[in-house]
Amino acid sequence: MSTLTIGLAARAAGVGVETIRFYQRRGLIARPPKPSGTGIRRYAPETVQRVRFIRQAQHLGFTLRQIEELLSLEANPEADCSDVRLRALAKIEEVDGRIGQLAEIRSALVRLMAACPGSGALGACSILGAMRVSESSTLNPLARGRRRAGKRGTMKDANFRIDGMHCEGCAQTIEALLGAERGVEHAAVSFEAHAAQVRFDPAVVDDRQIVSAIERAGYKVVAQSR
Amino acid sequence: MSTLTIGLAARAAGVGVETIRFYQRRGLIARPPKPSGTGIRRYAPETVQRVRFIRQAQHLGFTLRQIEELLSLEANPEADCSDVRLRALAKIEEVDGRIGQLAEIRSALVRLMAACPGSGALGACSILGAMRVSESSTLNPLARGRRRAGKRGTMKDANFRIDGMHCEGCAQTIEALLGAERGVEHAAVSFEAHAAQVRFDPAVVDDRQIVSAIERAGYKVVAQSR
DNA sequence: ATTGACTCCGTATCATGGTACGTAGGTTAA
DNA sequence: TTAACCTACGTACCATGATACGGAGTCAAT
Repeated sequence: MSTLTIGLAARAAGVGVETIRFYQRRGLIARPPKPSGTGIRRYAPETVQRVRFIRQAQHLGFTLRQIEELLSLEANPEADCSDVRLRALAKIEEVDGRIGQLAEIRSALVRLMAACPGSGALGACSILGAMRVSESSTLNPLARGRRRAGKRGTMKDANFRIDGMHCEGCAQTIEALLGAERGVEHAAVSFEAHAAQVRFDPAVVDDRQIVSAIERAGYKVVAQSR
Repeated sequence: MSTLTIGLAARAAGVGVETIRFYQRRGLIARPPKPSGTGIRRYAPETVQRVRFIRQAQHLGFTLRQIEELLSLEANPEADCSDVRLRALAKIEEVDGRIGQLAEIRSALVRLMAACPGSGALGACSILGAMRVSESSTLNPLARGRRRAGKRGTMKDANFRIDGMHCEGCAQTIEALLGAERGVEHAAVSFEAHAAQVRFDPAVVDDRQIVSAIERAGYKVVAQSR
């Protein structure tokens, strides 16, 4: 017969017995009947499909609550493919939001690492320093203490074409890195243009050092001009 | 005197009283003494700094457990700035990993949405279909049922330069989208090259439709060649 | 002296997705 | 028949970062 005990069903679906029970308690899968007098439930093969469905949907980032909705959509003869599409779209937006948050965190961390001396006393560590903020946070240690640029007129401008930027966050990262370089007065990095505009004091820093600062961060300078 | 009750300290740090107590239980902040016979604890202003430090570190993605480590580093006279750097680097890698996972989820969802008819019966919905996988998952509904290309020799190749790709995931997304277009035999999208190579049947689909498929997904075709 | 605001402390609760344990009963092969 | 293994079910527990509750004590002002 093709009905399964819970242990067999669990093995077939690639989950633990407890997981199936948990899904039953959550109402994600039905509790099948115990045939005639016996105390042991018999699971139809569709249950295995259902569990697999749940797992797949989880891989796509849906929560169990949302999967419950998807499953009831599936069972609803009135439901339309656009209902599913809508949920997928919402999930994409949710994922985008979370990626955006993480990108912000990432770029703040990179900015702090760039400003960190890398060794020596903790009192000077810009990473800890940023967390020690006294009042409202800027989380940007570069904003202050960098008014030591250089006499106007001796400045040089250069444009660097950069490959390897993934998103706006990468551009911000590089901008902060360059801004923290000695001798750099101003840096503007455009993700759209795949390029950086840098104004620096050639007496303090040269193009090669700027290129190397960019490449140290994992990006590639493919051209330079102006 | 500049010692605070828990309520004042909490207000100064911008958190709830319960949060301070919670941090005490977790050992993140010390339980200050109750002065001489009284039953009410007095908090030094440093406590407020410490709570703020914890919140800042949380904004940077550190867990309370990790913040505990950072705080004990801070208190350790042997500790070096490089210890902090190391932790920041590890956190960046952790964040990158999570972003990577989310990018995969995102690109799978986009791929499914692209293949979805968008309306009509649920049985035909590729999104639900992908979750209904019977055996080991590929999560790629495009892989099957697309061997209906066209007689060799009538095919045309074209190269599209694309702006707006954020990362490798974007490239995969576009590749899948194009592969799902009627008349497209093969599509290879390079994130590095900011370009797509497409082989298609000009009797079934034309360049404009391909451009429009790319732009529907939110990318910009800036040039076309070959 | 009493009211009201605050504090102390332990414990419970929330969401998330399970895992683990204990007790009781069912099934199967030696 | 009896050991060994399965099943059913309820409940407790894991991490995570808080928040909430309840009873008792403290403190200043009225």
